[in-house]
Amino acid sequence: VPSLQDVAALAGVSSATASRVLSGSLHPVAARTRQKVLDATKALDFEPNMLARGLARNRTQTVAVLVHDIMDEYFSEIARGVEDEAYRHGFVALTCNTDRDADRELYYLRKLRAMQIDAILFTAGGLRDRTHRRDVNRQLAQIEAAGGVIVRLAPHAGGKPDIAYSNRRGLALAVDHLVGLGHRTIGFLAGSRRITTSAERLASMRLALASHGLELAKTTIFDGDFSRAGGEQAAAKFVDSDCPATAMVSANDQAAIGFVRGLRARHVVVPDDVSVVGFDDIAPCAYVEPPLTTVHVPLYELGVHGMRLAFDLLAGKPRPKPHEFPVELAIRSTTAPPPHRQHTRGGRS
Amino acid sequence: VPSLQDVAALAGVSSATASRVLSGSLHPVAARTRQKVLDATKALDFEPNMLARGLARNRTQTVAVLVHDIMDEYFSEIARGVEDEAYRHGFVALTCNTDRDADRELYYLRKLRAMQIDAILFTAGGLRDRTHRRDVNRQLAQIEAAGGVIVRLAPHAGGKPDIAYSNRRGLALAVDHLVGLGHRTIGFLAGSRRITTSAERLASMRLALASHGLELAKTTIFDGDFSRAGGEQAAAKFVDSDCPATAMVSANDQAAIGFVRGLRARHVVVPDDVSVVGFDDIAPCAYVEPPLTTVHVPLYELGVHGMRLAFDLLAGKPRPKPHEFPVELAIRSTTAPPPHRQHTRGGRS
DNA sequence: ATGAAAGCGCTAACAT
DNA sequence: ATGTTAGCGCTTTCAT
Repeated sequence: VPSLQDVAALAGVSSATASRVLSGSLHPVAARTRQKVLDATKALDFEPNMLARGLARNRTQTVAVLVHDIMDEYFSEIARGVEDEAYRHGFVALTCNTDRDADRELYYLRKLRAMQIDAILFTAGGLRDRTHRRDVNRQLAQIEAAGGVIVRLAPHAGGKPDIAYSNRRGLALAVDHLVGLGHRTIGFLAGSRRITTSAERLASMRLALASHGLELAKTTIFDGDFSRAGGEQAAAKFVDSDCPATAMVSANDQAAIGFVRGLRARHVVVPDDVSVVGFDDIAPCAYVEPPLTTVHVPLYELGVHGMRLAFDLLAGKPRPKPHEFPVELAIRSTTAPPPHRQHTRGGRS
Repeated sequence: VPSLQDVAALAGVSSATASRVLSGSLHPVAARTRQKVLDATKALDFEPNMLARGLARNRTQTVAVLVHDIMDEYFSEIARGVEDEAYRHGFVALTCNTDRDADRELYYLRKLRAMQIDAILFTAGGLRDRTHRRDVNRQLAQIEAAGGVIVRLAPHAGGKPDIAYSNRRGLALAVDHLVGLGHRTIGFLAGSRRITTSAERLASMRLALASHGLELAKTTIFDGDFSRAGGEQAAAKFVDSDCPATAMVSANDQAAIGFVRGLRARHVVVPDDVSVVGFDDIAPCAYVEPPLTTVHVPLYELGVHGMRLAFDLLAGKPRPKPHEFPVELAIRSTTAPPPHRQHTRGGRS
């Protein structure tokens, strides 16, 4: 494996000169010399050793994106945005699945610190656990001390997001739509209690209902677990209960998709019997049947923007105040006016 | 940022000794000394610099998985398998989206070489382009020369896969099922011509039909492009054409899902009017309506197994002969007997 | 069992 | 404009 020394030798120059032409240094190099080095590089098919460079420069051109689970389309879309932007800058992105597991998250943070990663992007709301937060913050402090940059695409470990969207506004859109359709008792498919995003969306739901003089009755809250399976199970409970809700809004699309499926399995028809609205607008929403009405969040852009911010910070720019992306309602086919009161809800009995 | 020197100093030993206890060296160290080093490590919250370690050891504990697009559930499931296994071994995995783009693939290969990556896992069939293959192989040769290991989960750049499944058998299952149902003219939704997997599946389809004395008529082949959008467009063409097929098998699920959706949009009902079977069994198949009948491929296991193989190779074990996972048919709701001949296909006219 | 010292391959002062 | 050289932080002979 050729090294810079070999290139320099072949070009008949010192390794310093070779380094200058190959490392994008501003230091002047004569055109002829430069060419000789370039030729030697080509001839040897030389590729600089990034470990050595990183060690010398204290920069690795590597960033990490922390996700709960890359199989969740919410995260894969953000990750794709990050990666595309990283690619444009000659960086490389690694994806770490934390599985919402405190230990796994900490493991990665240590590992990334050891790797001298340039930036870490948090894509998901952190765990609501005091000691875990403390541990995370200790790691982050070390990473920042080493010149690393942290960007949050969601509230994490007590840190406010740098790039965000309004859950408040999103839920308001969802509820306004439903109320406009005539719904008066609207339920909620909550996410995991351990995640901050979950808590935020639940609170936002309450606010949205309140603005219409409505309340979120305890009996209309089901646990969707942010997952399809969770949503499906919730549907079973929903049908078996006597929940009076004529519409459900879900804390995220995955649960909503599972919920709709669970409902259909029990012959309650969406949206005629009950309306459902999701949150996030992940890609599958459009391909599910009926296509899911949901709050659109610009996931890909979130990733791109987050990566861009990290680059700015690495370039020494000051951290700008949080940027908030607008959300909008993607009205598809899972919402309709509520069934007439006198009728019992189809499929239930 | 504390270094090994600092730890050694605090422990009152030489950096060599400190290294020996922290790097998992076999070299003996007195229990008392060891403890002092450990204490110092804890006290300083020291984390070894992997760049320095990598430079000295020529190993980085980093692997890369090359995918077409992480947003495609086919790849995200494999990637998840890889990552889970990597995690168990204390490795870190980076995901590179090639977008089926030759330049982007080569860019990453160079980059990974520069990073002294330990292993590269190819998850997708390579491009069918002679010069690109040559370029890729040059990079791979260099990576292997540097001690890196290559694992193929699909045929790539002329290399046979190390871990695979049988497209031949998969398509045979699909066709057998359809023929068993009574279908006699079966069409194919082909993938992109530029990808080897695509070519393989098309050929396998022909073989499967031939085993029943059937042929794949030119007019029954549509271009699904391996994507949902492609499948949806194909549906439009299919409906507008006078394609006599009563069933379609798709080169992959994404296209099949799009195809079904496109069909429904034009009021042709699946499976009553036309049956559809996919390939891969990506997660969304079960959540789409109707749930897609498809050939199940153990994607997650493919990833886990691929990563495991890479570890074995890194440990110096010889490369075993290719492992083939079994595929099976996941019969869901997009297949049924063909409509009666005398009826015109619903929704067409 | 411990330490001294020579790298690993590159960059960045500091000469010239 | 080019070269010399001292690191970057760790591992690993080779001594002791």
